[in-house]
Amino acid sequence: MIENEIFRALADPTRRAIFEKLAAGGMNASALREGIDISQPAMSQHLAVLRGAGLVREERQGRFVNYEVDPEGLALIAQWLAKYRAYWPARIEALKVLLKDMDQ
Amino acid sequence: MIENEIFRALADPTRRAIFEKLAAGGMNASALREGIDISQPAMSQHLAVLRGAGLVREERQGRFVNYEVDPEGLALIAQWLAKYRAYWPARIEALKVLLKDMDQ
DNA sequence: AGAACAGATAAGCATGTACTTATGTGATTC
DNA sequence: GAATCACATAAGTACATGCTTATCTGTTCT
Repeated sequence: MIENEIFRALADPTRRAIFEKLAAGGMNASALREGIDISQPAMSQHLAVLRGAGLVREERQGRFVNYEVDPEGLALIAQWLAKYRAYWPARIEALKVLLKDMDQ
Repeated sequence: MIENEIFRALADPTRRAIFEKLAAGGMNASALREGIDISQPAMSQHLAVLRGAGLVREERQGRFVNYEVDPEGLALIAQWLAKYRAYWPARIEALKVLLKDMDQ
Protein backbone atom coordinates (compact mmCIF):
# COMPACT_ATOMS: atom_id res chain seq x y z
CA MET A 1 0.00 0.00 0.00
CA ILE A 2 1.78 3.09 -1.26
CA GLU A 3 -0.66 5.41 0.52
CA ASN A 4 1.03 4.37 3.71
CA GLU A 5 4.47 5.19 2.37
CA ILE A 6 3.29 8.59 1.21
CA PHE A 7 2.08 9.66 4.61
CA ARG A 8 5.08 8.16 6.32
CA ALA A 9 7.37 9.99 3.93
CA LEU A 10 5.66 13.31 4.61
CA ALA A 11 5.63 12.76 8.36
CA ASP A 12 9.24 13.88 8.55
CA PRO A 13 9.76 17.68 8.45
CA THR A 14 13.14 17.38 6.76
CA ARG A 15 11.60 15.36 3.96
CA ARG A 16 8.80 17.87 3.54
CA ALA A 17 11.44 20.61 3.29
CA ILE A 18 13.26 18.64 0.61
CA PHE A 19 10.04 18.06 -1.26
CA GLU A 20 9.11 21.72 -1.05
CA LYS A 21 12.50 22.70 -2.39
CA LEU A 22 12.12 20.29 -5.29
CA ALA A 23 8.69 21.71 -6.05
CA ALA A 24 10.40 24.99 -6.93
CA GLY A 25 12.32 23.14 -9.61
CA GLY A 26 14.17 19.89 -10.18
CA MET A 27 17.78 19.68 -9.03
CA ASN A 28 20.44 17.17 -8.07
CA ALA A 29 21.08 15.82 -4.59
CA SER A 30 24.05 18.10 -3.90
CA ALA A 31 22.16 21.22 -4.83
CA LEU A 32 19.33 20.06 -2.60
CA ARG A 33 21.66 19.96 0.38
CA GLU A 34 22.43 23.66 0.14
CA GLY A 35 20.58 25.57 2.82
CA ILE A 36 19.48 22.38 4.56
CA ASP A 37 21.90 21.27 7.27
CA ILE A 38 22.09 17.62 6.38
CA SER A 39 24.78 15.07 5.57
CA GLN A 40 25.12 13.50 2.14
CA PRO A 41 23.99 10.03 3.23
CA ALA A 42 21.02 11.45 5.12
CA MET A 43 19.91 13.34 2.01
CA SER A 44 20.32 10.20 -0.06
CA GLN A 45 18.23 8.22 2.38
CA HIS A 46 15.49 10.84 2.49
CA LEU A 47 15.35 10.95 -1.30
CA ALA A 48 15.06 7.16 -1.38
CA VAL A 49 12.05 7.34 0.94
CA LEU A 50 10.40 10.11 -1.09
CA ARG A 51 11.06 8.12 -4.24
CA GLY A 52 9.59 4.96 -2.73
CA ALA A 53 6.46 6.92 -1.89
CA GLY A 54 6.09 8.13 -5.47
CA LEU A 55 6.54 11.73 -4.41
CA VAL A 56 9.78 12.21 -6.26
CA ARG A 57 11.45 10.68 -9.30
CA GLU A 58 15.05 10.60 -10.36
CA GLU A 59 16.95 10.76 -13.61
CA ARG A 60 20.66 10.10 -14.03
CA GLN A 61 22.49 12.86 -15.80
CA GLY A 62 26.12 11.96 -16.10
CA ARG A 63 27.47 11.65 -12.63
CA PHE A 64 24.67 13.73 -11.22
CA VAL A 65 21.20 12.48 -10.43
CA ASN A 66 18.47 14.96 -11.06
CA TYR A 67 15.43 14.80 -8.81
CA GLU A 68 12.02 16.25 -9.45
CA VAL A 69 8.51 16.14 -8.04
CA ASP A 70 6.52 13.12 -9.19
CA PRO A 71 2.87 14.10 -9.68
CA GLU A 72 1.88 10.50 -8.97
CA GLY A 73 2.30 10.87 -5.23
CA LEU A 74 0.46 14.17 -5.08
CA ALA A 75 -2.37 12.65 -7.07
CA LEU A 76 -2.74 9.90 -4.49
CA ILE A 77 -2.93 12.43 -1.68
CA ALA A 78 -5.54 14.33 -3.62
CA GLN A 79 -7.51 11.12 -4.06
CA TRP A 80 -7.26 10.34 -0.38
CA LEU A 81 -8.41 13.82 0.49
CA ALA A 82 -11.27 13.68 -1.98
CA LYS A 83 -12.77 10.80 0.00
CA TYR A 84 -13.55 13.27 2.77
CA ARG A 85 -14.83 16.14 0.69
CA ALA A 86 -18.06 16.04 2.63
CA TYR A 87 -16.14 17.55 5.54
CA TRP A 88 -14.25 20.28 3.77
CA PRO A 89 -15.42 23.60 5.06
CA ALA A 90 -16.97 25.79 2.42
CA ARG A 91 -14.59 28.56 3.29
CA ILE A 92 -11.61 26.95 1.63
CA GLU A 93 -11.60 29.40 -1.20
CA ALA A 94 -8.15 28.27 -2.25
CA LEU A 95 -9.58 25.03 -3.50
CA LYS A 96 -12.22 26.74 -5.53
CA VAL A 97 -9.56 28.85 -7.18
CA LEU A 98 -7.62 25.70 -7.79
CA LEU A 99 -10.54 24.03 -9.49
CA LYS A 100 -11.00 26.99 -11.74
CA ASP A 101 -7.35 26.72 -12.72
CA MET A 102 -7.84 23.10 -13.62
CA ASP A 103 -10.90 23.77 -15.70
CA GLN A 104 -9.00 26.03 -17.99
CA MET B 1 3.61 23.61 13.63
CA ILE B 2 0.44 21.57 13.41
CA GLU B 3 1.13 20.57 9.81
CA ASN B 4 3.77 18.29 11.21
CA GLU B 5 1.34 16.69 13.64
CA ILE B 6 -1.18 16.12 10.88
CA PHE B 7 1.18 14.16 8.69
CA ARG B 8 2.60 12.29 11.66
CA ALA B 9 -0.92 11.39 12.75
CA LEU B 10 -1.81 10.07 9.30
CA ALA B 11 1.44 8.16 8.98
CA ASP B 12 -0.01 5.36 11.08
CA PRO B 13 -2.34 2.97 9.22
CA THR B 14 -4.40 2.24 12.34
CA ARG B 15 -5.05 5.94 12.83
CA ARG B 16 -6.04 6.35 9.20
CA ALA B 17 -8.48 3.45 9.66
CA ILE B 18 -9.94 5.15 12.72
CA PHE B 19 -10.24 8.43 10.88
CA GLU B 20 -11.89 6.76 7.92
CA LYS B 21 -14.39 5.08 10.21
CA LEU B 22 -15.19 8.40 11.85
CA ALA B 23 -15.69 9.96 8.45
CA ALA B 24 -18.69 7.68 7.98
CA GLY B 25 -20.24 9.26 11.06
CA GLY B 26 -19.32 10.36 14.54
CA MET B 27 -19.25 7.77 17.29
CA ASN B 28 -17.79 7.09 20.71
CA ALA B 29 -14.48 5.40 21.43
CA SER B 30 -15.98 2.02 22.26
CA ALA B 31 -17.99 1.88 19.06
CA LEU B 32 -14.84 2.82 17.16
CA ARG B 33 -13.06 -0.23 18.52
CA GLU B 34 -15.56 -2.62 16.93
CA GLY B 35 -14.03 -4.24 13.89
CA ILE B 36 -10.60 -2.88 14.64
CA ASP B 37 -8.50 -5.24 16.74
CA ILE B 38 -7.17 -2.76 19.24
CA SER B 39 -7.06 -2.37 23.00
CA GLN B 40 -8.95 0.36 24.79
CA PRO B 41 -5.86 2.34 25.81
CA ALA B 42 -4.40 2.11 22.31
CA MET B 43 -7.59 3.53 20.86
CA SER B 44 -7.57 6.30 23.43
CA GLN B 45 -3.98 7.16 22.56
CA HIS B 46 -4.66 7.17 18.83
CA LEU B 47 -7.64 9.44 19.32
CA ALA B 48 -5.49 11.81 21.36
CA VAL B 49 -2.99 12.03 18.51
CA LEU B 50 -5.71 12.62 15.92
CA ARG B 51 -7.22 15.25 18.17
CA GLY B 52 -3.87 16.97 18.64
CA ALA B 53 -3.50 17.14 14.89
CA GLY B 54 -6.88 18.79 14.48
CA LEU B 55 -8.20 15.87 12.48
CA VAL B 56 -10.77 14.86 15.06
CA ARG B 57 -12.73 16.60 17.79
CA GLU B 58 -14.44 15.24 20.84
CA GLU B 59 -17.55 16.00 22.79
CA ARG B 60 -18.46 14.54 26.16
CA GLN B 61 -21.89 13.00 26.24
CA GLY B 62 -22.56 11.64 29.66
CA ARG B 63 -20.04 8.96 30.31
CA PHE B 64 -19.39 8.54 26.61
CA VAL B 65 -17.16 10.73 24.52
CA ASN B 66 -18.34 11.26 21.01
CA TYR B 67 -15.70 11.73 18.35
CA GLU B 68 -16.13 13.23 14.91
CA VAL B 69 -14.03 14.42 12.00
CA ASP B 70 -12.72 17.94 12.44
CA PRO B 71 -12.70 19.76 9.08
CA GLU B 72 -9.85 21.93 10.35
CA GLY B 73 -7.24 19.25 9.82
CA LEU B 74 -8.51 18.32 6.39
CA ALA B 75 -8.46 21.97 5.40
CA LEU B 76 -4.80 22.21 6.34
CA ILE B 77 -3.97 19.19 4.19
CA ALA B 78 -5.87 20.76 1.33
CA GLN B 79 -3.89 23.95 1.80
CA TRP B 80 -0.64 22.04 1.84
CA LEU B 81 -1.62 20.20 -1.30
CA ALA B 82 -2.71 23.38 -3.03
CA LYS B 83 0.86 24.67 -2.83
CA TYR B 84 1.82 22.05 -5.37
CA ARG B 85 -1.09 22.38 -7.73
CA ALA B 86 1.33 23.09 -10.56
CA TYR B 87 2.24 19.42 -10.42
CA TRP B 88 -1.17 17.85 -10.24
CA PRO B 89 -1.75 15.78 -13.32
CA ALA B 90 -4.64 16.94 -15.44
CA ARG B 91 -6.12 13.47 -15.30
CA ILE B 92 -7.31 13.82 -11.71
CA GLU B 93 -10.90 14.05 -12.74
CA ALA B 94 -12.08 13.39 -9.22
CA LEU B 95 -10.90 16.79 -8.16
CA LYS B 96 -12.65 18.51 -10.99
CA VAL B 97 -15.84 16.80 -10.01
CA LEU B 98 -15.22 17.91 -6.50
CA LEU B 99 -14.80 21.52 -7.52
CA LYS B 100 -18.05 21.43 -9.42
CA ASP B 101 -19.73 20.19 -6.27
CA MET B 102 -18.34 23.12 -4.35
CA ASP B 103 -19.46 25.65 -6.91
CA GLN B 104 -23.05 24.64 -6.51
C1' DA C 1 44.51 3.79 -15.80
C1' DG C 2 44.08 6.62 -11.90
C1' DA C 3 42.34 10.60 -9.36
C1' DA C 4 38.30 13.12 -8.25
C1' DC C 5 33.59 13.61 -7.76
C1' DA C 6 28.26 12.49 -7.12
C1' DG C 7 25.71 9.58 -4.98
C1' DA C 8 24.19 4.94 -2.77
C1' DT C 9 24.64 1.49 0.64
C1' DA C 10 26.12 -0.70 5.18
C1' DA C 11 26.31 -0.88 9.99
C1' DG C 12 25.74 1.06 14.42
C1' DC C 13 23.38 3.99 17.65
C1' DA C 14 20.14 7.15 19.99
C1' DT C 15 15.60 8.53 20.01
C1' DG C 16 10.64 8.02 18.80
C1' DT C 17 6.57 5.44 18.53
C1' DA C 18 2.91 2.03 19.15
C1' DC C 19 1.82 -1.31 21.98
C1' DT C 20 1.05 -3.65 26.60
C1' DT C 21 -0.69 -4.00 31.65
C1' DA C 22 -2.01 -1.41 35.54
C1' DT C 23 -4.27 2.30 37.54
C1' DG C 24 -6.78 6.78 37.69
C1' DT C 25 -10.89 9.85 36.67
C1' DG C 26 -15.55 11.09 35.76
C1' DA C 27 -20.25 9.79 35.02
C1' DT C 28 -24.23 6.51 35.68
C1' DT C 29 -26.96 2.99 38.00
C1' DC C 30 -28.62 0.31 41.67
C1' DG D 1 -22.53 5.50 48.37
C1' DA D 2 -20.77 1.57 46.19
C1' DA D 3 -20.38 -0.89 42.03
C1' DT D 4 -20.01 -0.33 37.21
C1' DC D 5 -19.00 1.65 33.02
C1' DA D 6 -16.41 4.72 29.43
C1' DC D 7 -12.39 6.58 28.88
C1' DA D 8 -7.69 8.70 30.07
C1' DT D 9 -3.17 8.39 31.87
C1' DA D 10 1.19 6.10 33.57
C1' DA D 11 5.01 3.21 33.00
C1' DG D 12 7.46 -0.20 30.65
C1' DT D 13 8.93 -2.59 26.37
C1' DA D 14 9.85 -4.00 21.53
C1' DC D 15 10.54 -2.21 17.27
C1' DA D 16 10.92 1.61 13.81
C1' DT D 17 13.32 5.58 12.30
C1' DG D 18 16.72 9.12 11.35
C1' DC D 19 21.12 10.06 12.09
C1' DT D 20 26.26 9.10 12.03
C1' DT D 21 30.85 7.27 10.01
C1' DA D 22 32.78 4.24 6.74
C1' DT D 23 32.77 2.24 2.42
C1' DC D 24 31.10 1.07 -2.22
C1' DT D 25 29.47 2.13 -7.10
C1' DG D 26 29.30 4.71 -11.17
C1' DT D 27 30.79 8.65 -13.99
C1' DT D 28 34.06 12.20 -15.63
C1' DC D 29 38.53 14.16 -16.51
C1' DT D 30 43.41 14.20 -17.24
